[in-house]
Amino acid sequence: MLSERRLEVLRAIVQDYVGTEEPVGSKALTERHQLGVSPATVRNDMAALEDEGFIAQPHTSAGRIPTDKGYRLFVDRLAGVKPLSLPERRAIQNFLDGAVDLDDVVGRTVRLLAQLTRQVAVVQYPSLTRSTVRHVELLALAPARLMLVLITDTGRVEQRLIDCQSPFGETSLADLRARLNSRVVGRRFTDVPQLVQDLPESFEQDDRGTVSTVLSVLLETLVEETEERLMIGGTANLTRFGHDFPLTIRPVLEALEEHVVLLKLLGEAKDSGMTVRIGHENAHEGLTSTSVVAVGYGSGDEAVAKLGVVGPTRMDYPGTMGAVRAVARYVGQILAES
Amino acid sequence: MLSERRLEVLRAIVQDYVGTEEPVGSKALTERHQLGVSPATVRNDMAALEDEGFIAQPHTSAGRIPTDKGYRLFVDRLAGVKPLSLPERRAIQNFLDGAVDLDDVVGRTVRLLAQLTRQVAVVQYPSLTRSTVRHVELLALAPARLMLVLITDTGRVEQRLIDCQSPFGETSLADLRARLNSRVVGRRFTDVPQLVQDLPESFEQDDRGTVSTVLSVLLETLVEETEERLMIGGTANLTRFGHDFPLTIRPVLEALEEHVVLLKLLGEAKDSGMTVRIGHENAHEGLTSTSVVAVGYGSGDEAVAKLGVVGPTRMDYPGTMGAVRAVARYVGQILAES
DNA sequence: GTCTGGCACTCGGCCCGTGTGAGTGCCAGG
DNA sequence: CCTGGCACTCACACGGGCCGAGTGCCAGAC
Repeated sequence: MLSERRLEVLRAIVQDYVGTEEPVGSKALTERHQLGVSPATVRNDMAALEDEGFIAQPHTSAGRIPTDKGYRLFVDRLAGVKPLSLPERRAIQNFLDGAVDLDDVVGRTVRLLAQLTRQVAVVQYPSLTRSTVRHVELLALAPARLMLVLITDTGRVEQRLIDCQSPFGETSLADLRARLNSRVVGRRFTDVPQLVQDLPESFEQDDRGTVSTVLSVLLETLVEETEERLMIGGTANLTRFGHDFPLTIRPVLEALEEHVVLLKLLGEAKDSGMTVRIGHENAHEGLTSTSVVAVGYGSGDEAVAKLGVVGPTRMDYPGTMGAVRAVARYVGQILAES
Repeated sequence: MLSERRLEVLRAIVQDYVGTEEPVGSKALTERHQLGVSPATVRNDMAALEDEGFIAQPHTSAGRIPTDKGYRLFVDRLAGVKPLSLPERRAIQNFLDGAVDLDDVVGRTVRLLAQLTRQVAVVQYPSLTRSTVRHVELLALAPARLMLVLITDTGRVEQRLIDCQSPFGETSLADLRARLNSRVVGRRFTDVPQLVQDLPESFEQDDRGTVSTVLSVLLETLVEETEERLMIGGTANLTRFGHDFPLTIRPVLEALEEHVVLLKLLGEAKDSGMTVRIGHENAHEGLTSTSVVAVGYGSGDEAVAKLGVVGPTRMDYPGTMGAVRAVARYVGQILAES
């Protein structure tokens, strides 16, 4: 195993490299950190760290830079989460408190996160699967045309058009609306299917077809629309990425446009606690030179969605993690209040 | 005035520069275009064009590149709109036909436009001001808490929570819902205020307060939510921008994130016909080295929103304009059908 | 008058050789 | 096990020289 000092050297290398963006050498290291040993000793340690694959040289006889594996060790064992300062937390709360609806909450969150971390922020809309039903509304737009509106406890609204085979009377409609609501309001989406299963039976023969159609559309909405939406922001921060621009940034921008990819990425993050994926740990090809810091957030104790940032592997992990965690907490609070 | 040949020279310069991204000289011009004159003559013409401010040299004794004014002339007098090929139009229609709802239409449009033009696409959601009301729904979430849902003919849904001073009975609610709908369904947003003006009077004294509240929220929604949304895509195409990357691309990315800026930009475009803003004609600072091609689209003969692309001033104007116009037409058709 | 070929001039970009400095590995001695 | 010393290696910056595309101008042809 690596000695305590060697870990200390690795930590110093990561910190310096994150700050300067330049390969760090043994001499500079001893000057900037009180390691209590000479450059020569550090060199030996560096050689050992390189053998283990934690650091690498861009070219012979230049300084060292951390590898993905090095960052991994740094995040896991050498760094904590840096809490935000009081003013920062105040600012977060103030900013988020001004939100008027769900879109606004998500929009503000994304901007906030981008600004705090100076990186690309990704915020997933609260997922439908884990939310509960606040209200289901059925409207007759035409004799044989209905609109289904689903309202969730997170404030999201989904609507669907339904073409019925046969006209559906106003009384039947009111009836269905009432029964549907009495059964599903306040229930979780996942419980809905079995709760409405037997509904058609209680209707007149003529109406059963339409009722079934409505129910299947409702269930479809619940399931299909689990396909979640997300918002991204702070792409301008990509310009701080590196020097070899076009090649680095292009695949990242492409990946960011593929919301499916991002959703998968967030989906892979742990439900609780923070997940940090570094460089090649990200499955997606365009993101192998980026790191993703993600965390779940929710109105209660359970996470309803995730948010995070995407940045260069060379990022300030403690600071980023602190910001991500803090923002997630406050967003959770805001959602709980509304 | 400039002679016919000089205009021809300008056209050739623009075309070559757009193709090669490199300053174009007199010799190369005569080789690539049948101008029927010698390089020396072209040089004289170029000198004249430069005097008039249509072209410029990046540095002494390099080729010429068009100025904003040069592009302006090119767009206004020298270039037409290049129609898309039949396969291209087919592809557009097929791609857009698969859309399932408004979000999907806008999403597909933005991707399509980005792909066709290989630039950044911007699509504004159909505006509320010009649409008509398809349905207004009122739900009682709690005795003194209502939800107002507004559905437009473009498929958009807006919801608002309303806290009432006093409880509002189910019958009054149904009454209000019915009267509201009979008055405003199918009407334009702008007409709604005067149509509902006298509604409170026809209600019991007790309910008037609540009715007024509901109406004011409705009107607020109509007016305030004129603040339009938009979707952008194809930002990865920014990497094809130029060589002096970070400096050019950063302000553009920032501007693109400011949806307000983009909405203003689109708002400045003419309602009918295509608008091309070149370089410094764009008020926003970050976009002075870009051109914006925008056009209105709509389900009927009138435009309900706008779409367009943002790209480097050095862009293929005829092709871009052709793509933008074609996409706008097909989106209009799709919206009219649904 | 207009176009053309010729000519001298300019200047950015490329190639190349050199010098410098940061960094390395290794080794002998404390 | 740590340290100072030493020889070695490269990336990179600097400067000079060459090249070539491009220009402006001018005298002569049509």
